[in-house]
Amino acid sequence: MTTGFDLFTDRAVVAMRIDGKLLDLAREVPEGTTPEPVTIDSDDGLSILRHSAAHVLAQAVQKTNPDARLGIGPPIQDGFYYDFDLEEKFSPEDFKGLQQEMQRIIKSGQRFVRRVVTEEQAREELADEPYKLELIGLKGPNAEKAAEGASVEVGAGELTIYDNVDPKSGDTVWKDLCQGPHLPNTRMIANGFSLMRVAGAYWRGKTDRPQLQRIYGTAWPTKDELRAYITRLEEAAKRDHRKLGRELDLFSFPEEVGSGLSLWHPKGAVTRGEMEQHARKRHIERGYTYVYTPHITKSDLFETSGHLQTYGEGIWPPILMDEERDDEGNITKRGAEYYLKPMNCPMHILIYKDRARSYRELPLRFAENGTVYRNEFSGALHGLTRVRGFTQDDAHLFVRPDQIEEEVTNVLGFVIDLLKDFGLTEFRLELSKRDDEKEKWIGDEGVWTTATDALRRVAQSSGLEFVEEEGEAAFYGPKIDLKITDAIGRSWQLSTVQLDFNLPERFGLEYTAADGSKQRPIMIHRALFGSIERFFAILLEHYAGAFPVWLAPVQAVGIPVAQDFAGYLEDVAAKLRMRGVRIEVDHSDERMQKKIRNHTMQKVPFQIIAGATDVEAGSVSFRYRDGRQDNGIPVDEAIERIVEAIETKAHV
RNA sequence: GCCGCCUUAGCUCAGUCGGCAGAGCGAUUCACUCGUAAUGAAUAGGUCGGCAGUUCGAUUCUGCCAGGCGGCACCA
Repeated sequence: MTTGFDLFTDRAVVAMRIDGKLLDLAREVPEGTTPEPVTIDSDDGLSILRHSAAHVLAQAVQKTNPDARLGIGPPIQDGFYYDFDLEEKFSPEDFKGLQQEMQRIIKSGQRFVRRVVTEEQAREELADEPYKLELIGLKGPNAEKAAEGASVEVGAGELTIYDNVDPKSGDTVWKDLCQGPHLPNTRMIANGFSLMRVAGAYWRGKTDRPQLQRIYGTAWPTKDELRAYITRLEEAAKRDHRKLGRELDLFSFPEEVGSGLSLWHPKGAVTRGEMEQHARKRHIERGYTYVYTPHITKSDLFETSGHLQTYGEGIWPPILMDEERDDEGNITKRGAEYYLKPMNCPMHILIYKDRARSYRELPLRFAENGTVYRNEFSGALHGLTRVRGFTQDDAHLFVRPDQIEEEVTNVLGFVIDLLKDFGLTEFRLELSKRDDEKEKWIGDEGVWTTATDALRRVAQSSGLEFVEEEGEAAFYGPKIDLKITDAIGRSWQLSTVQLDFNLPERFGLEYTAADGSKQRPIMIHRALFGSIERFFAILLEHYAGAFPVWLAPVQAVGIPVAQDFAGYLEDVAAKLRMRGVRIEVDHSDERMQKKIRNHTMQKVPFQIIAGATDVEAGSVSFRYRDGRQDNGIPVDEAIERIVEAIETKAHV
């Protein structure tokens, strides 16, 4: 018999692929097949490494905590986790001991040995592992639905147990229900792993099930790659918008105001204002009309829209108005309940509905930077990206069915143009389609089909990378989402274009067609930034705080070499202000070097320095954030260069 | 919301095995007037997140609450 070990002697090969299936190297290679090698640094190889590391973690946990019961332990992006049920709580202090135990297991060079078992056998061997028994009961086609990651334990095929065998004694020292494949032995995990954090996680992802303790780890083929990963995390932490927001004095979340409610300081507000004004200008160019609506409304609107019924727990509790009671407390006058608005659309719909509409008016495009309030779970809040009060750059387009394709094409082109203005360059589209198995959708099947087809054509002709997602659509219509990749390769979902057949129906929207008949318009909900606050946070992280000049809160700062030259710089600054440049002159009692350091750390794009030499020559000297300098630039030219950098949205 | 951890000066963080707290940066003042990432000195600044409890005594121990962080769940 031939095994993978016979075919692949390179130590970097950790598994093989036959007919698309990943197999242990110890498996027999069937006659007439040509296995492909899977190396440890490939995507599949890394997953195998990480999955094996998860097993080693579980073994170490059960060695040090024999009462720990096993959940699941799959590989994930950059690492792995394993869930445990254990009375005592893990803390990061336990990691040192666990890592030492893992190191001991790794060094002992245990082999991962696959063994096919019957269901009875598995149940008997794993009698003390209630969660594994539950998974055995779910094996087969249900496995993937059991929980994200559960298919690594039980898949569609036969049940298997992996024995960890000590190479010296030949004894099985530990075992786990698992589909594999695994590394040939634990030694290949080497030094490239680290435990990262511990967290709670619901068993099989449901809040009504027990909460297990999840230990996250990372694992890499070499120690250098582990170090590089840790460095990457540190770099990401440096550009965390919450940290930059404080350091650059952009915004804050005072406890006195409430969780998830942001205050915008002058510098943050300047940048945000630039963003809003730019977007506003572009919207008007594209035929949008701005509207304004209140932040609070009677309950009727959100009952009609269905939001109150569907998203009730995310809506802030009502404010009761105008209720009157007699001395016994009986209601003598019924009050009205008002809600903070969680959505802008019903208000825009009422603007549409305020008078009869003709087919000639469509498409109508109502835009608003509408601030909405949602009662997010406290644990969901995160900086500016998940808040309880935020502003959508929201627009609602009312179109005839025959206008869908053209309008969505327009919107998509618009989205991309606008995001490019902000310096984003990598885009991907995602078309979310109806889930045919779910009955819960509204609207005529034919409309769904034509709308989905229209969206697909638009997506395809955009030339962007594009995927279709089955069953991800809202119940009221298909949608296209746009994702961007930021400067350090992270992906963010920003814009969304959603077709809605539901709200026009619920609100009884109509227009009069050319033949005099009443027709129902289709609504397109679209947001480009999504949430202005969140988009600000994404840009802040994308640029690590060093905005392009047009967005920088302070675009230039004058630094006199000594106090005597401050007046000269004030003259230059006055001229720049006349050209709309945001400039300050630093009159603080610091040495020039210190000022340069301060403003560099504040990420000011242009530092304008002048001393005796420049004053005599009628020039100034530029210093940029990255340390470059341009000396002796005549004042007029300096002004032009700064103005041009702003106008061209340059990043200096 | 759930699990775990955290909360000390404006910021970043030490510290007190229970005896009313400290650094760096920042702020203020003074001296210095300087050519490309930190001049020096002095001063001010804290009911140690809040409320209870234990104790002769609580910033330190316990409980509850609030806020934050990491996940889970949620995300119109």
